[in-house]
Order: sequence, then structure tokens, then C-alpha cells
Amino acid sequence: MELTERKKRVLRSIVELYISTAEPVGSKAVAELPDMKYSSATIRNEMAELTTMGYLEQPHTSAGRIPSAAGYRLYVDELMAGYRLSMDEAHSINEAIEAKMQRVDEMMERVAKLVSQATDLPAISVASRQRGATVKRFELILAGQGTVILVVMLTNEEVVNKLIKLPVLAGESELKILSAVLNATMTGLAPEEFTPELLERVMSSAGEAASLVPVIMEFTTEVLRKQGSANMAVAGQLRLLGQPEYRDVDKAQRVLTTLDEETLANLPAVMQNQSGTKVIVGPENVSQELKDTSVVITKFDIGDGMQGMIGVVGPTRMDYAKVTARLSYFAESLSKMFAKPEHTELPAGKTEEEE
Amino acid sequence: MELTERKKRVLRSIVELYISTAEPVGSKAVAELPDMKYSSATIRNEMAELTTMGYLEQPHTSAGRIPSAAGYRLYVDELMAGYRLSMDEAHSINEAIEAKMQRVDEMMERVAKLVSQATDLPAISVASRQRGATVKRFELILAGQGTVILVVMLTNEEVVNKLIKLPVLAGESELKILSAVLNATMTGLAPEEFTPELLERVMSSAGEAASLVPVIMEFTTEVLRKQGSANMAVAGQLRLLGQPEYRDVDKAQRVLTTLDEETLANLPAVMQNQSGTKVIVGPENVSQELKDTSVVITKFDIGDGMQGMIGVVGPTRMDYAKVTARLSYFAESLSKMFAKPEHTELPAGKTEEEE
DNA sequence: CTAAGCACACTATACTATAGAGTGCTAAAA
DNA sequence: TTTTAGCACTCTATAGTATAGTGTGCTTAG
Repeated sequence: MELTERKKRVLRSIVELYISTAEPVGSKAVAELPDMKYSSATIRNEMAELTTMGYLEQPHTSAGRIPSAAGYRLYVDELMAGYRLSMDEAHSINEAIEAKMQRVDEMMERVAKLVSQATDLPAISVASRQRGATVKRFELILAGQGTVILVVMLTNEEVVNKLIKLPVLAGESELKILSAVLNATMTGLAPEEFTPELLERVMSSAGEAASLVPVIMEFTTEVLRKQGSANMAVAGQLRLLGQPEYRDVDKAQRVLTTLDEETLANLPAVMQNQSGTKVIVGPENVSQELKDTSVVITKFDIGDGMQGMIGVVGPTRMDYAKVTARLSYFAESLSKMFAKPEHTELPAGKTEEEE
Repeated sequence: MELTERKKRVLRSIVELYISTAEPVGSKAVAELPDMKYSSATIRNEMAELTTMGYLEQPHTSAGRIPSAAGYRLYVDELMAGYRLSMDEAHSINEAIEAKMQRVDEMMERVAKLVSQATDLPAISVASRQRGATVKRFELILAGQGTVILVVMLTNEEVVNKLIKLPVLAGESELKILSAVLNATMTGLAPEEFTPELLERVMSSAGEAASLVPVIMEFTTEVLRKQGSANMAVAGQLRLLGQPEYRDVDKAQRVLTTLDEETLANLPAVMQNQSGTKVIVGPENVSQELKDTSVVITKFDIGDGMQGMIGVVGPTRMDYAKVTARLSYFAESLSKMFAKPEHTELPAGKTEEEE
């Protein structure tokens, strides 16, 4: 059977009607659309064929049709008209992004919130970290008696600091010696290389301020370890409850719980070699729980070899045109923002995921 | 009418039965309790009187009774038996808290998650910041050509840093001059005092590295401004969906939305002069939306003049004994942890609330 | 090839009947 | 005087039934 132009028109109308009403679409509703010049009977025939072709589904014999996964797929790939952002939308996205953000984790949270707001769906944002960052340089600042500030510069342009209070009286000169030792022995190492043996070696040559070394080493290891993991944020989970398909609390809960765990962890892998905006329709989904849930994701550039990703999760019925348009625009704006010189530098940031 | 011992026993039984079943409690169920030596008819009489006294309510004539707000209040204040944490529970709480946490905001998030986990309810945690923190000292580190690290020490023991990249070639000596100027003119000031006039003044005396000044000043203002606001985190909102009273999506959504906004902002005020654990039962609540929702809050000490607060939100029917016990234990453990020297120092942290 | 008409299928809704739980009251027992 | 047993009554939740409405598929006519 051939997919004629008319069939495409019908399918597109059905998808769009279904997106806006969340109810199965009947032949009459399609026939009554402004520029549909055929009667409901004709539409009915087309719908019957679209059903056998697998693009439509029927919840039960005497109900209207709803798009199948294949139907959505076709819609997204071929039929969907590009949604044009209004000036207002574009403007408010840009404005929101322009706010100053100091740390990557803070920023990811903010971005997730913004995306969620813009799409009225739960959103996630991920910033992949550059693998294998090491310490470029240590710096110790004397900040009062018994108080030392440790500043650690990493190879990926991040800087972290820690205030250390010790009852040891360390003077400028001891700190100078210590930082020289640190820079000589502890830079360029992977977190696994911070062994007890190294600790001992460094301590023995560290001079009077040796008692600072264990604290410094523990902190550094911790920081490097966190560098390895991606930075993620989820926002607006509650918005899912606004969608009619999640009126069932159990279902909403299942999906949202999954959102916290699996999806987040899997998405980077899914997007590995993808570029642009990707739409994952329902059953194409990795996780079984997200079977009738779609995911739309886009990548953006952070610079310094870091990759960002924003995405939203919603019912298979979501308004793909709007969502992809907004997401792409977001990604574009973010990439642009990061390309600007004043924003290139993002000091230290880290998060932990558990629950 | 007098509140006899027996009435109290009955009330207590009813509250506890209702807590565990979430169903109105009938006289028969109470009479059948192991150590209840009266018949259902007697209990019925008592229940009738407890109802006229305002401690119980009847959803409708031929249903069992449920505790009124006054009933819960009495239960929480007088009747509730202290719940004893098992070794296991105490242990797992302690273990969870011991993980290293670097920043206040990170820690608040973690604490909220832990509390939520321990109570199976949405949890919030707040760290009030010390008002009026100012800059104690600036430090500039040369970190490669065109790259400077700014380290700002605040009076409240926090330290923040920022990597600045500028095409200006600044040498050690220029930075030394600049940092001297900064320390002379920009320390001890409130964020409002960072005026354009100040900027101009500082720039004119800053020497060759003057172009760094605007960036530094903007960053500092930002940091100080963030110091003023409290640090909050919400976690486990989804857990509310597990409670039978929130099977209605709309209701759950309303409550959770409120949780994000009002409550968070109001709680510090409510707890102003309170100490220990406070239980706010349903209608005693500030917000109208939280009418049949209870809140349990406890304070803890962070040190450095900072105050922490953890709390959970749940149905009025929640298990107050368990929740208060766990919350108090949490608060105690946290206070202890912060009292330890290694944890006294908490470098910079900040968050933003919007949605 | 398109449209009109009609019988049939199925769901959602309102309505009804019934079982079950719980109460309040009265009267008897302790 | 307090407690308990018994019983009529109330109210809800549940299942079962009838009905209106929507939509389909097929047949037939334009």
C-alpha cells in the first residue's frame, strides 16, 4: 500500500488533533478541519488503511484513532511543520540564559529549570565533564593564624578552594616550601594515584607544614573523583502531573522515579554520536517504564571540551514541534553564551546523585 | 466534660490506628485492640464524647471517626509514646551524614535527600546564612598568561574563587599592586556599597591591571548578595504521591507547588524563637493550601553563627512519633558533626530559587 | 473515486439495588 | 452507676443494568 500525499495529510491532522486534545480522533473531526475537502467517509477509508499500515491505532473498535509509535515517528521526521518561536519566546529564553552563573552544577540546575518552564514538562540537563582532568597547580594562601586557604587549579580550567584550619602555626615560608613540594609531586595525577605511599612520601619531604598534607590530599582526591562524573539536574518533575496521561498517580510516580535514575544515566550514551535534536518516541525508549513516554534531547557546546545536553520528558502525545523548536533554540543560545569570552571560565562545581 | 485517662487511651488508639490504616476508625476496631478491656459499646460512648469535645471527627454519620486537628495536637503533645530508633536506623543515619561535603548548598541538598529517605516523605532543609558577611581579603594568583585566579575570603569563613581570563598581560607585580588596592578599598563593604563611583575610584588607582577591576567587582557583589539569602533544598517530593491522601493528582500538585514556594520562605520565620522539634498540624499551618498537611521541623547548629533546619511535609495523618524521632536524631547528629573541627570550615556555596 | 446511509460495536454515564460497616439509643446486667 | 448486649437506622461503596453517544465498516449510489 502506498503512502499517498492525502494519507500523509490525514495522518498529520490526526497527530495534531490528538496532541491538542489528548482524545482519540474520529473521522468526522478530521473531515471538519478547515482545509480538508473530503467527507468523513473518505477519511474513514484512509484511516482504515493507515491503521493496517501501522501508523494508527484504535483503543477499541468504536473509538477514534490515535497515532502509533510509527505514526509519531513519521510525523516527527517528515510531516511536522517547523514551529517558529515568537519574538517573545526567543527573547525570554535569551534573557533567562544571560543571568550570571558561577558554577557548572548551579548552571545545570538553572538550565533545567528554564527548559522545564519553557516547555511545561520535566526537563533534565547534563554537562559531561572532561575525562581525566588532573591538577595543574596548587597554591597556598596564609589567611590568618592557623588558617590556610588551599587553591587547586585543574587542567580543565576549573578552580576549587578549601579553607583549612589547623592548630599548627605555619608561616609564609613553610607554605612556600609545601606548595613547591605539592606542585612537584602531586600534579598531573589521576585520583587512583593518590595512594598512602604517596602520602607518606610527600609528608616526609613537606617540612614543617607536613600536617596539612593529609587534608590536602583527601580534598584533592575527592575533587578529582567528582570531576570524572557528569553533572546532571532534573527540574519541573511536577509538571508531568499536569498531563492528562499521568492522572494516575502510580503511573506518574513510576515514570518520575525512572527519570531520576536510569534515563539520566543512559541518555549520554544514547546521544553519543548524535547531533542536533533527537526525538525518542515511546517504545523506542531504552527503559521499559518509559514506554508511552517520549524524550526529546539536544546537545550544546560548553567549550573546554565539555558537552552539554538538555532534554524534556513527556507523554508520547507531546507537542513535538513546539518542544523541539524551543529546545533547539535553547541549545543554540547556550552554545552562543559559552562561546562568549566572559563566560568561558566556569570555576569549580560538583554534585552528587543519590536518593 | 472531663478528659479521663480512659478517654485519652481511646483517643490515642484511634490516632494510631488511623495513622497506620488511613481509614476512619470504628468502635469495634478499638475494642478489639489487645489491651482494651471494654466493649465496643463503651468505646462508642467515649468516642461520642470525644467527638463533642472536638478531638474526633466523623466524615459522615455512619463512618468511623478520624482525629481532628485538636486531636492530633493532643496526641503529639501528650499521648504520643516516644519512638525509639533502632540501632540500625541510628547507624544508617550517622553513616549517611558522615560523607564528606564541601559546600553548604551541596550539603543542604544531601541532607534533604537523607531526611526524605529516612522518613519516606518530602523533606526540606534550610541553612540560614549569617547576615552582613563582607569581604575580609582579596588574593590574586597568576595562573598562566592572561589567566588570573581571584580568591575572595569572606568574614564568615567562606572562600570563593573565580578564574579570570583577559587578553591583558598582567605580571606578578601588577597583580600585587592591584590586590593591595582591592584590600584597601573593597573590603568590609556591603553589596550596596559597590557603586559605579567606587568602581571608578578603584580603577583609577589600580595601575596597569585596572581592566580586571570591573570583573572582580561584579563577581564580588554577586557573591555578597548570595551570602544574604538562605540556602534551601527540597527533596523527595515524589514521595508524597505514595501517601493515600494524595492519590488525587490535583491535590498533590497543589501541595507540592506550595512546598516549593511559600512554606520554604515562611518556615524560618515560624521557627524563629522555637527550639527543639516543632509539629505544625494541618490547619495550624500558615498556608491555606497545606490545610490537611502537617509539617515537622527541627533546628540544628552549623556553627559560625549559622542555623540549620530540617523538616518534612506529609499528610496530617503521618506517623508523628517516628518522624519526630528520626528528625531529632538527624538534627542532633548534624549538630555533632558540625561541632567536629574537621568540618568547621565550609567553603563557598550558593543557590538560587526560581521556577 | 467519492459520498451518503445504515447497522453494529463499544464506552462512558447515570441510575438502581444491595451488602456492609458503624452509629446511637434503649434496656438489661454487673 | 457503669458497662454491655441488642437493634433499628444511616450512610457509603460496589456491582449490576439501562441508555445515550460516538465512531466504525460496509454497502450502495452518484
